[in-house]
Amino acid sequence: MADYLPFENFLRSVPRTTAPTEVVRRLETIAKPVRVARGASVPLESSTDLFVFISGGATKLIASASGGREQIVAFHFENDLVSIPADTWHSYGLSALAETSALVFPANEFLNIMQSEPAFCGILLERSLTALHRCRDKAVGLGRKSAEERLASFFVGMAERIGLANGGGCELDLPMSRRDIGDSLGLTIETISRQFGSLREAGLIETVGRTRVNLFDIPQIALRAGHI
Amino acid sequence: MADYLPFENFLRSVPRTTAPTEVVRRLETIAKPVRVARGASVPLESSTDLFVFISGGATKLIASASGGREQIVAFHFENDLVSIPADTWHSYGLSALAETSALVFPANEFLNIMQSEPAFCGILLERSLTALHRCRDKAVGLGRKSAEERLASFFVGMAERIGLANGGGCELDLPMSRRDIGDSLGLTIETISRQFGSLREAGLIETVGRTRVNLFDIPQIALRAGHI
DNA sequence: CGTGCCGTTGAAGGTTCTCAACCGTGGTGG
DNA sequence: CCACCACGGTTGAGAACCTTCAACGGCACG
Repeated sequence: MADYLPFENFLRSVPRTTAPTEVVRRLETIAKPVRVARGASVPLESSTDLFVFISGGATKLIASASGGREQIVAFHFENDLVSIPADTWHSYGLSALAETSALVFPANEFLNIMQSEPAFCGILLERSLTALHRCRDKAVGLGRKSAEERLASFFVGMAERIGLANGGGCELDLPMSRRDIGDSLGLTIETISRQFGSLREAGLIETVGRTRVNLFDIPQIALRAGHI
Repeated sequence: MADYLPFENFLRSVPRTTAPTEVVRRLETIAKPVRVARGASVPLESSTDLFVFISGGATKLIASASGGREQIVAFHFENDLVSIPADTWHSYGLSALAETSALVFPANEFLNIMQSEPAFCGILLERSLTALHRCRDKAVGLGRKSAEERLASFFVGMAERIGLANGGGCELDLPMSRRDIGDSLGLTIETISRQFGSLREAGLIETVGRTRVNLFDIPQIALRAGHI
């Protein structure tokens, strides 16, 4: 995580366009930089909507239901922007999978400022829609797919986002534990482990240590993901 | 469905603010009005991203996975704006639950025009974020909740959106079939039926005919929904 | 080198699915 | 107006998939 200037990073990645210094200054005023250790939670005031820019590292967005059940709603990596609503039906939290640096914005002020620059607003919209479409695909998986299909989908998605292409395959260095994967796919850690084994036996993946996964044939894995 | 001027309706409901006539004219140019019978699908060109404004009626947004499995990703009612991505992992379709009139916009041009008015853009953003947060809550339900909790959540959500408050309870006139509810909650129609029965026996709901559901005690139902 | 957490593997149990038959409602045609 | 038909919904029994509970293994850290 070579990241010592989160706000610079934010400007480079989110607005992606030059803006009046006045707007930039106002954004900087409301940005609260935080640095979170692996396993710790990004400090959020849960009574108000927030935006969090992930400047470096990796995070999981967790929703808590009753009975201590946790569902990971999304993973977010470097340069992602996360929208976090105030608690309603479920309570949301953002946890670091690795040492993470981030900027926390109050949603109201953030949106007001961003809206004053049309280009900013458009980019924000684009990112929100991407998040929405990802969330829908996740919903399809959670609602209608078998354990094997869910894990295969997970691999394909992660390959797109944080994979290092390698011929027809891909090398993945997963920052999340098996439990996290389970909490994301709506499965238990044991089921995840068994499906890892099943894909390994099928010769589609190889695991090295706890974090490294080599995907040998992404099209073949996508075939097992139950996509159209 | 008292709706004979979809575009007027759109202007009243989405931008919610006066705009230069030039912008309005450009929007009208790209809006394709459609009228869809109950059970039919809104005609979409699946090769490009779209926005659909529901001027009147009720719809389900369906995602198809392999093997003919369908997951309803969201229900949309009067004055809702739906974002529909081009087919990627899953193929999306929008079906009418009742006679529906709608406006179909190509996403690219729609976003370009909307971005030229900061106020429009802000409202669009707000709606996208609402959709995202709803989708996340749905994901929690699909990933981590029992059949009873899912149906209770469904009732609470529908009560908020299309219910007629009635003392501590609410009258619901559901436009969707048991199959639709099942496809939305990731359950089979038989399980839905059994959970209806279970809530009925518990004295929390009453069903009249096929579509009317009376919720007697929403707080009590919310308690069974597994919310925090 | 020891310890603790994470991951793996096995067996038993539960919730939901599948398959099947039945019922009731609403709509249609005689 | 009534009878019939078709569809949507209900109910029951058995099977499947995943979970739960439990024990073991192994890598990474102190």
